[in-house]
Amino acid sequence: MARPRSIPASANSQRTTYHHGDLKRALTGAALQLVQEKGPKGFTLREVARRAGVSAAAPYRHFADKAQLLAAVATQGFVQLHETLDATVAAHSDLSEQALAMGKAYVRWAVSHPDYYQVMFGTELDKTESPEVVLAGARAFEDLLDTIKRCQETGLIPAGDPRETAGPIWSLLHGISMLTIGSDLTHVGIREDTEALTERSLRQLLF
Amino acid sequence: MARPRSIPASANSQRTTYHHGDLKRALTGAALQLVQEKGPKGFTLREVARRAGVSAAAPYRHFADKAQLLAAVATQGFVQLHETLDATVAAHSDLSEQALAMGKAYVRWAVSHPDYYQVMFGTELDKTESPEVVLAGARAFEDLLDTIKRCQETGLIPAGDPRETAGPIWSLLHGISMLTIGSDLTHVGIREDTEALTERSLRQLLF
DNA sequence: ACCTGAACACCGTTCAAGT
DNA sequence: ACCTGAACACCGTTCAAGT
Repeated sequence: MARPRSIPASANSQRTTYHHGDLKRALTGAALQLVQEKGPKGFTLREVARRAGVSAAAPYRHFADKAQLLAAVATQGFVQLHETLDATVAAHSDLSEQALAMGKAYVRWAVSHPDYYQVMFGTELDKTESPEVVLAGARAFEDLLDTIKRCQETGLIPAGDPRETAGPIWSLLHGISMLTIGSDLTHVGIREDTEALTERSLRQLLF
Repeated sequence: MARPRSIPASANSQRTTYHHGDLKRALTGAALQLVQEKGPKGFTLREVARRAGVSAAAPYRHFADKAQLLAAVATQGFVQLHETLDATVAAHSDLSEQALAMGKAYVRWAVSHPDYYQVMFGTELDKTESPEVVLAGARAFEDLLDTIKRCQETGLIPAGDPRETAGPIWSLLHGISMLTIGSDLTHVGIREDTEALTERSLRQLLF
């Protein structure tokens, strides 16, 4: 007979061993999938456990509670957003173009990942209980800050604490994202293309 | 003996009659209170029923489901916001002051009623299922639109469809409100006073 | 016409017990 | 060390039955 601790089954296949092997990863994977399928409302811990092929109690070995699992989803979201913004910075050498492209990339990512975005900024998440989320969020925010700094260095926008420029900009981008995701803009008769609205607003705020 | 349908007890006192008399009003009242006490997360239909002194099934005579009761809360919120904005319009004859005051009043209301605001724009609410909420929201939005129109008439801001100006403005105000309620601005080191941030951003966007 | 009681199918969470 | 089974205290929702 082989050694008692056999190679763990993958997340998708039937498990033959009593121990899962990599349950934490399997759970966050299932959670990521579930949020995208059913949205933040339909997200339940038991369903996540079911999809990972374990009992309802098993997740508690790896996450303190449901909020902590949602925090993992939110963290992943911020990482993705960060990568998207990073790629946008790299793709534009012209600074005023870069600034506009960043804003548009932010909103585009939010609108194309509405469920992630709602978890990242929704009410289910208690950020005081999950500093990792705040950290991941700060990293995404720094992309914004960096672009603003570069714009200041070349004199494109006035010098000063970049946070003073970032406040209005981030608020604007977040507002456009949220109101678009919730269809609130169209509900009051604003049917302007999201991309166009973003660019127009950013120009007004920046230059 | 008096008539069989006796005078109904008030919402707060013990009910002596089998029929409540004004359960719908009592339920929305309890809902309003509960949201402010426990936030959108702690809001349950059974607790609302308990506070109104009826069985868990009773609300279903007056609301199709939990979302419809939340819609009533959101509608109330939009009515309150509308009244606040109205009062602000009335209080300022100078138009550029009025525009700035409106924005600040919007954010101030949102930040001082975080639970309402989160219900009004949160994920629990399905606006396609409750047109009353959309209508109440549109009425609040029209205050914004009216002020913009007046600013256009006096040449304070360029003429055109007022919605084109309202889009960026509303997005900004909503973003500031949401990021402030969620403490997201402070989490990334932006500690500027909310009022100041609002005024500064609005000036940049408008004038 | 309006409300209750009991029931159903779910939750999140805990904990002794299994491997 | 990690997972299960059963249990607890809740939910939202339905429906026959009461008044």
